[in-house]
Amino acid sequence: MVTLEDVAKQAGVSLATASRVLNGSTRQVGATLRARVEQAADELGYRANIAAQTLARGASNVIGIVVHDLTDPYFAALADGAMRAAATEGLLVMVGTTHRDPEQEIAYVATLNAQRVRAVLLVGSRVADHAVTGRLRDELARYQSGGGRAACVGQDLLGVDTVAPANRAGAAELARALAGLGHTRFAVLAGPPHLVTAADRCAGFAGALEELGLPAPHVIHGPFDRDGGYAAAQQVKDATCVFAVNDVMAVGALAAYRERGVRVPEDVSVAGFDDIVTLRDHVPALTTVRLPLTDMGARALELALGETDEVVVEQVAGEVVLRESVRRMA
Amino acid sequence: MVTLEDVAKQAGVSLATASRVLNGSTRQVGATLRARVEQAADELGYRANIAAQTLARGASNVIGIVVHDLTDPYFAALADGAMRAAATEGLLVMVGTTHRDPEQEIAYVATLNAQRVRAVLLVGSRVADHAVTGRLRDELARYQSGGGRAACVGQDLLGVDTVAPANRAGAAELARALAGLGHTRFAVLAGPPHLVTAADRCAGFAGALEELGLPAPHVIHGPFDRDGGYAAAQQVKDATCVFAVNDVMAVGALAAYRERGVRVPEDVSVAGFDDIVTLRDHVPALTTVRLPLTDMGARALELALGETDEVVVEQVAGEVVLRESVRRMA
DNA sequence: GCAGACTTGGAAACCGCTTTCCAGGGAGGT
DNA sequence: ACCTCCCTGGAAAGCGGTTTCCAAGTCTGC
Repeated sequence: MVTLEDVAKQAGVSLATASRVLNGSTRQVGATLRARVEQAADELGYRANIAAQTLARGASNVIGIVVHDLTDPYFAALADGAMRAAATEGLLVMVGTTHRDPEQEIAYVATLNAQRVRAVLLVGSRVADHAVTGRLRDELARYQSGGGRAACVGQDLLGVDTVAPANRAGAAELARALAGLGHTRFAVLAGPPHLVTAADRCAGFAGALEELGLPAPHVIHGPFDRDGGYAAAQQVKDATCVFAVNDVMAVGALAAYRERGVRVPEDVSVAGFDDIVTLRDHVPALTTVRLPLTDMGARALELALGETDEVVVEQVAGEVVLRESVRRMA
Repeated sequence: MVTLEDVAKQAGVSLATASRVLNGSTRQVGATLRARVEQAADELGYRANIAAQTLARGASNVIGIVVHDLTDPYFAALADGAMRAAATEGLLVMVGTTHRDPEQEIAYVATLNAQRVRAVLLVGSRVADHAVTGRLRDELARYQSGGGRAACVGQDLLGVDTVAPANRAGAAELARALAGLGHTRFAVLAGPPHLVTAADRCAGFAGALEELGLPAPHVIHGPFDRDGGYAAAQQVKDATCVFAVNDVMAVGALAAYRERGVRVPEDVSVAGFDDIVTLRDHVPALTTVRLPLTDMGARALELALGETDEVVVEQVAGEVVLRESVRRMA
């Protein structure tokens, strides 16, 4: 490997001068030497050793993003937003996927801390497990006490800057919209009870129904993914409208209905949550609550990088989007 | 930040001993001292500085993956496969997205080289630009000459280990299958001419038709994404079967037809390529050529990490999957 | 023409950790 | 009891940069 010393030697200058020329410094270097160094670096094919730079500078230009599952378009969109924002800041991105294992999440924070990354983004729902959340908080606190910055997309449970989708409010608004179409008997494909995002959406939905004086929905728990929606839909009985707490579950539910010959929306209405872009061509088009995922990811990075020391929590409103997967009741 | 020296001091041992205890060494440390060090590290909340480790060890435990677009499920699946494989090896992953800019790709290789990552994975189609490919090769060669390992998913154009989907063969087989259903007038939504993947699929398809003695397809170029498929589909005239060179384009085409009231497959048959998992619930179900994307990603990482110095090129066969988006001609 | 303010280049300390090389001590063999 | 040999712990030399501190040279203004 070519080192800076090789370059300096070849250019006939000191290490210091070579460093100043090549790796951005406030100090000026004369045109002659500057040219000599640049030419030497070019001839030798010099690439700075970032590990060494990080060590010497005490700060890296890498950020870490931790998501549950990259193949889930929800996380892909969020991660993409954050990565675009990172790119404009000249930051590199390390991505970790936990596959929904909270222990993995904690482990990643520790690892990213060890990497001395500039910022850590925790993307995805918190879990309702006090112990595990506590340990994650501890790990984050340790990271932050060493100068690290952190932000979260999800719930404000970690004591760090947070971009919090208005899950309750969005679901409530969706419930009112669906009730406004004349539906009265609802089912909720509620996902796992311990996932705060799922629980919030379920609660917001049920709460709004109660306020409207409508019967409580039939709540069915299950995994938070496509297959979870598929399975849960099988258990729905006697509802005219089914709310899946996220879009991919809704797609699973639609698949289940299609297979059973149940027509959507004629026989049953289905709604989701998130408004996943890659699902926009789904048939029937999915009624959902739109979240600006890309922006949220970018915003989370901004918050993490922000100078302010106080913890910022930003609510992000969802927008109900009625599409053909729901129908107006006669 | 707590350093190893702090830990050593607190434990009353030397730096060397602390290092041996905490950061995996071949050397044994006595039980007493070991316990003292571990306790000190725990009390202080020590996290090794990986930049320093990387520098001292001369090798990092990070790999880099460069993809075009993470929100495209094709890349997400590939990246996911690679990341799972990396996780089992205890490697961290840096992900870069080029948004289809070849210059970005080159820049990433340079950056990842600077990071001294263990391996670089270049995921995605090569471009038919000799100059740009040459510069990428140079950059890769420089990286490899410094001990870096690299692999590519796509075409064997870079002189590194490659996982090469059998685009031509797969498209040809698809063409034969569709011809077998009685189709004779074809259109190809061919993507951009300079994208080798797109061009290969198009050529394979057209070649098979020619061998069968069928008329050449109507080839329409355009972007390689959903909107490209949507736009290209508008220009198709007088074909009973449309082959979009990837699934997301096919979905765009389906959307275009749906809007125009053209029924698929009754009025026109549509096929794609890749068999994107998240599209499995699409209506109508998409006829396509299945590629084992997750495995391919994992395999690419294996190849990159493999000890062998000779360049390995692995062909991956695609499997034609006929689904409801195509029909048999009367 | 000269003091003082700037500018530019270099020497060397330092960032935090790994690892080689030594030294001391205990175990085993005779 | 004595001598290897092996094992364990510590000192110190890097790893490849950055940056502080000096020294020398260049300008400027009077």
